[in-house]
Amino acid sequence: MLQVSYIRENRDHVLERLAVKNFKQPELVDEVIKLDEQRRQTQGVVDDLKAQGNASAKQIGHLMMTGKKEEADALKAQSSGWKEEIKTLEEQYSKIEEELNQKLVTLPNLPHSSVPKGFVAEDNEVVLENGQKPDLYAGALPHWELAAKYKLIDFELGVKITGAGFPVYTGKGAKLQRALIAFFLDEAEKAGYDEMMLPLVVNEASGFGTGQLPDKEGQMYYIGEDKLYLIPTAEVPITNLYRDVILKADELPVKNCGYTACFRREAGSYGAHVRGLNRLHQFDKVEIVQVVQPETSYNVLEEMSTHVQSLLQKLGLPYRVLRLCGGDMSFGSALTYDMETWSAAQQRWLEVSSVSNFETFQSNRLKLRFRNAEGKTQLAHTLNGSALALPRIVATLLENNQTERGIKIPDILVPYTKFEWID
RNA sequence: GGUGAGGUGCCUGAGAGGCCGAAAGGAUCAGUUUGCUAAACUGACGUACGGGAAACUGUACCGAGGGUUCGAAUCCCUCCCUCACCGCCA
Repeated sequence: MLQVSYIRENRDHVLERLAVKNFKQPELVDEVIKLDEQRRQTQGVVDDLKAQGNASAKQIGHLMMTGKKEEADALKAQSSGWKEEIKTLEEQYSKIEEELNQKLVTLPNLPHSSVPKGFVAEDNEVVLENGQKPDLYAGALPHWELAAKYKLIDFELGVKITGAGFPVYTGKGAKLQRALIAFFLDEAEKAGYDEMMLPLVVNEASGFGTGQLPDKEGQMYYIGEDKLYLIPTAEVPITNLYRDVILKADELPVKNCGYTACFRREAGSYGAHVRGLNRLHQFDKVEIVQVVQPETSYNVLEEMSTHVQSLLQKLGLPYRVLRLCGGDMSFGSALTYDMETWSAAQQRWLEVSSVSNFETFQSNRLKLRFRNAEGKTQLAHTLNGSALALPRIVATLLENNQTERGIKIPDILVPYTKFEWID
């Protein structure tokens, strides 16, 4: 959520940045400014009235104690008048505030100055490409066929017990999942992230804090009985650990990581590209999150991007890094890098990570602050990234490493899988 | 699921209609003392919004929302949450 004071003082800049994100309702900006003006004006009047009321109540108390009952009664008679007025004004105030918040919450974050203009995925900027795309042998298969051939994943069983998009991993497929999770967590720990194991369901306040609510309500599974949401990413529970927290400056940067299952309804997704592991309702992911001082956040973003890339390099996967264009970025992000691996059998890039700087967009909702050098509270910057999401890594790994003899496990993973080949 | 207790500042914990944004202690920070550490002493020490160039100042907040009252942390109502014990269960 953007800060009203910032919008008020930087109206033109806000409008210009929102345009980069192709925001459809720029008129909301002026509406917000107007409502904020009304809000402040009303508060002034209400505060003055209350100050009078408080003063006279205090005076009455004083008179009562000194035994001047008549004077007190006279004052009392006067006092009841402005109560109605205060009440009316307060109702007005909360109406204005509610309307203001409603509009404020629908404004996306402002994109960083380096964000390219654009509407769709094709407008994303390729920052770099790394690794060798493999040449597969003639009979090479897409991962879903490899999964069947080597009995790694049973999609049909998942459909039977749950539904489409909930695969069952079996045999070496299951072990590979566990190996990747352990590998990613170990790497994150080496990079200085403290590991956590987190609840997979969160309350409404958490969903709001990181920006999933109200923007993406329909994308989360909801347990109505208990008013809880299944997490779409570990970003939600991890970042919300710091909701309503004022950190000391020397506690920054906060670096946390966690493995969780992630649940996404993916309502409205369909088509050829959702086959196999390409798009699931439940998948596994290791997430990295940082809470940092504002001045450092873009360096930290690069650092996180480097970490994710190092994972891909260690796994020997060809990948590229995209700087997302305004139209393709998420609601709350100021700058996002997507990492995609090349899936050789499908002959296409698959998104395996997304690393974002939210600046103060989340922290403003979360009330996540730190005490700065002047001793004042200041909103921290939050960042997060997948490091990494498993399914498409598995897809790429299976496809790219297949040979006529079987699928070769990358050396770095062998200590985790305890086998070198899937055959 | 049943029963009981309780939600006050960073923590412990007092307050039971006005003198309470809230005692006291601890923690923290600054200073004094000190060969160093410790101790002792002194002081500072919530957040948000508004007004103001600033000093400063107004308002709100004692789980949340209503109500009673000139005045509510304190009384009343509703809700939420936490803890303990019992039952059930991994």
